[in-house]
Amino acid sequence: MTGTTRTPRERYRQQVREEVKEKAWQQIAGSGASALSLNAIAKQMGMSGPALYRYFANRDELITELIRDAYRSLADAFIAADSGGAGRPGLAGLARVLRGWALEDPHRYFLIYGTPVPGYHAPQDITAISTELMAVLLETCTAAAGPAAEPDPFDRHLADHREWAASHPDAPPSALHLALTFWSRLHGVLSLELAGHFTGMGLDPALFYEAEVDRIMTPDPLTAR
Amino acid sequence: MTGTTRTPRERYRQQVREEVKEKAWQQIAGSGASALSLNAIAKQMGMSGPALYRYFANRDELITELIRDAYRSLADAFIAADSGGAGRPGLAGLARVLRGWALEDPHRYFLIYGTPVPGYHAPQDITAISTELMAVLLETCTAAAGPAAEPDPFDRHLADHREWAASHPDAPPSALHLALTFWSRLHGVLSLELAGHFTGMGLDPALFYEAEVDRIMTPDPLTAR
DNA sequence: CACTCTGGTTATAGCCTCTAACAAACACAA
DNA sequence: TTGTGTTTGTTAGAGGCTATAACCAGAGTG
Repeated sequence: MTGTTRTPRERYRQQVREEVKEKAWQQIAGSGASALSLNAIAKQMGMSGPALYRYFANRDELITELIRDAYRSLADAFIAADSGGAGRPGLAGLARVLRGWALEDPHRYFLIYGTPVPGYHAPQDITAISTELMAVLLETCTAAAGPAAEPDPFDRHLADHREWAASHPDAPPSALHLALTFWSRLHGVLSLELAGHFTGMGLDPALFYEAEVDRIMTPDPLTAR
Repeated sequence: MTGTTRTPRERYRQQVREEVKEKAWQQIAGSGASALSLNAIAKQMGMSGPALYRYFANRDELITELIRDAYRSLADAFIAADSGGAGRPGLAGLARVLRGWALEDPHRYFLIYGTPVPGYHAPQDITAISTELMAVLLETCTAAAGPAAEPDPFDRHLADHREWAASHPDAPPSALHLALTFWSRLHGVLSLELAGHFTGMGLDPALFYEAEVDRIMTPDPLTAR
């Protein structure tokens, strides 16, 4: 509807770019992003080396594009869950979406949340997607966070440091805190799981993930320890 | 005392290996592990390319060595904290040690906990170090975990899946759960912080870290939400 | 002293990224 | 239809990397 390519040349160009990215994802799945080779992709597509530089200025541009697509895909998954027919998903729903998305393609997850490349700075339009993502999370968190109990010290810090939550100027600090907690705790479990740090330990990461989700939403009543 | 090199040849060999690793760390700090170049290191040391292959069979062996050293260093930090003169450090102490160690050299942290290299499997002696680490954590967690409250579902799972906690056969499931929680939650915050995902958000990662530490040790009483 | 083992050297193969120079094909207007 | 500029492909090549091979000098050792 929007970006429908005008000229057939543009059209073809887009097709090739897409095919390149497709092969790129395959390569990444096989040998990781650092081993991605424009040359190999070109050969795979039956064209010779430098041809690809007509489509991507350099390796970095391709990778940036992949990162953008990855972010976009995650954001879309969140948005779809949020505005899907079946009522609001709630934090548990978002958590499920997040894990599903991550397991679907771990390398894609690490492209976003893995080891940063020194010197790399995401272009502005990518960070925009990530704030889009955060907006959905904040929306859900303001709905989930009950009317303020007495704020803990970090809540008080957040009350004064909420630039990142500009999309929800009325969300209480406890909601911001909840969003950060959701993000960091689930990332903690997921990234350890996907990196294989649980393999051989004999525990079921899915259950651990669920346990964390439960405790994000309803912190233990004082019974425990 | 132990590994004191016998022959002066061995001695020299070790010196060179150490110098190589040193330059390697510098390179990693500058351009990340994936950009590490044996060639460049060799030149930096005034010798020509292939010479280094007398000391390391290949790039992978060097990196493995760096990973080993990284693990060793973290484990030693934990052990030192645990058996240091000033009484047991407790979970908060370990958390402080962990963060200090991570900030000291983020690339070293990511060498252990960052994006995994597809196909790479850590040799057995490295995983041994990581269980050493886990042992210190478990020790502290059994001391910290109060006598069992009623176990949550994941506790029950852990009761049957505790191979990884072989060092502490008598630790209650709640202690194992606590250890996992410590590990994954703090990794969550740290890895987001070190990867720069908090930059520009305007919040203080150190405070968030502290907040998480607090909630690991004393989950919110039912007041909150 | 001779002999071996070690640590260095150059040469080379085979990857890679990326630039330059050139050729064919296409789009389109006169 | 013919001419012209743009796009997309080609090969050649510079310069980087890993890694192997072949060779040579010096250190230890019988």
